[in-house]
Amino acid sequence: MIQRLANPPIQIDKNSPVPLYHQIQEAIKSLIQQGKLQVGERIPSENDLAKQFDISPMTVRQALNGLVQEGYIYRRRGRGTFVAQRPVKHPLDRLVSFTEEVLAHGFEPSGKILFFGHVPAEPTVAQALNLADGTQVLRIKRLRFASQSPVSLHDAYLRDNLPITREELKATGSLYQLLAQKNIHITGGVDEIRSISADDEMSEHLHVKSGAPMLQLRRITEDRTGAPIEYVIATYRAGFYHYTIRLKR
Amino acid sequence: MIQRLANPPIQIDKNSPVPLYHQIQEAIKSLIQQGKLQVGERIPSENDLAKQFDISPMTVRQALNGLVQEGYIYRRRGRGTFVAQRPVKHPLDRLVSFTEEVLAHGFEPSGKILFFGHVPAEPTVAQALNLADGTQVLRIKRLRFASQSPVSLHDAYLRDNLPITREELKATGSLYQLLAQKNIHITGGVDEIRSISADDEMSEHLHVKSGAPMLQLRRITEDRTGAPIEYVIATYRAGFYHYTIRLKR
DNA sequence: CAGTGGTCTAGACCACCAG
DNA sequence: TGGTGGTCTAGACCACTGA
Repeated sequence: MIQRLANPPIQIDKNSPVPLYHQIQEAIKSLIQQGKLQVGERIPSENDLAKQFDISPMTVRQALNGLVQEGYIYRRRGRGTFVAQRPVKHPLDRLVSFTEEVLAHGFEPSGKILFFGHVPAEPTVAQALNLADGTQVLRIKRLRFASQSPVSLHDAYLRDNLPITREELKATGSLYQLLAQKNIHITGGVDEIRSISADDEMSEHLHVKSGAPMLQLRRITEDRTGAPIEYVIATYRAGFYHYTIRLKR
Repeated sequence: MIQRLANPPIQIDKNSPVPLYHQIQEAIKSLIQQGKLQVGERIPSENDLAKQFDISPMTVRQALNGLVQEGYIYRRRGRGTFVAQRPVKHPLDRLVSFTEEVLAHGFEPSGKILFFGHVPAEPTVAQALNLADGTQVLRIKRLRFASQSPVSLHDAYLRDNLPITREELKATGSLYQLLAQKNIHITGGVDEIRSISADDEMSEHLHVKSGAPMLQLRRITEDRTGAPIEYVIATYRAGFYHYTIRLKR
């Protein structure tokens, strides 16, 4: 007798343009999130799931491996597949923009453009973007607010070949969203996080005392080829913001 | 005519206990790291590789997908598989211990145990470790040095069922290494990074002025089931240390 | 021992892309 | 139009686990 998943059973659509493995992956994820599969509980074996859905075991494998990757389940040879225990908070293991972050915390994001224009790249910027010193880059300096309160200063440098205008940025608000509209997709990057003292500019714009502790994030974002798109230095008021990340190895 | 990978050709061993997909994955990774495959260069198709190594296309797939996951290559339907551009620095996308980190930067790690003993868990600690308030936990407070210079204060709380003695910790130096010896493997976790002002204790131990900016890392480490193992609050002198991470989505 | 996941086979059809 | 990767099939053998 095969062990079945969920009651009433999950329906999958073999004629859907959505891949079968993806349908199953999302269905199981949903059962876990709804608590219909408890932490530590065993889920049916590959073979049982393959029979239940009348698909190939390899397709089931693909779905389950995806869930392992996302941290929802873990597998032990000879024993079975089990629902992993996850902290409720912080499923934030992906690149997010300021806009997405602030919305996720329940605040209203807004911004003010302090500078928008082309400048020659200084050595640190040139190195980050993999360009020669002095190459023209687009610099966008913005003050960012969460529900009217100033929280961060963003200083972004972009490769010059990106067709972005000040007006478009004002209209959209989110730089990453704007890039996505132009079919430039951020798929990776490197973050460096430091603690620094507020300088006069930060002090003035962010309403903190000079010398106050600040969280500074320097990020290089990359497209799927690994080529750098943007180098941004974001400085946050301590206390308001902390950086959270879920790691796996 | 099939396109071949590398000259002289790579050898794989079908009788090795090392899985075929893993042999191929490591071989290609090695070619990239040695620069024998240039950034942006196309590598042979699945079918060609399958023929070259005389294995199934699905096995080649598994190897290539692993390399995509690690960010070494990217694939485009209809076009091919290409070597991704990766910044040389910071391949640090995994959980590392203080000891590993400091060694990686070329310093000599050492430590001094300031406290070692059982205490009742305060609410924040209990929540992090998923225990009831007041449960006994093992608290290990350490001052950490890089080449004699004090750089951080570590305050770790561990679930009480872990058989660790002060002497073992002194002998090993690295808590994660000690846990690994006892067959407890850290496979994931959540990091939170903040910027804070130094309090009197930090000021005294780390030789900084009271109120100076500090980088604070709060980490919950988990075993493969997702169960919390350790909650640690590590406070670093700003300037010495920054937190680096490579992200993918 | 029977059942599990890990690896592997030898193909298939399709959507997508460049020429 | 031919080649690519994305998805999928219908199995196989093995190492490992718990009973």
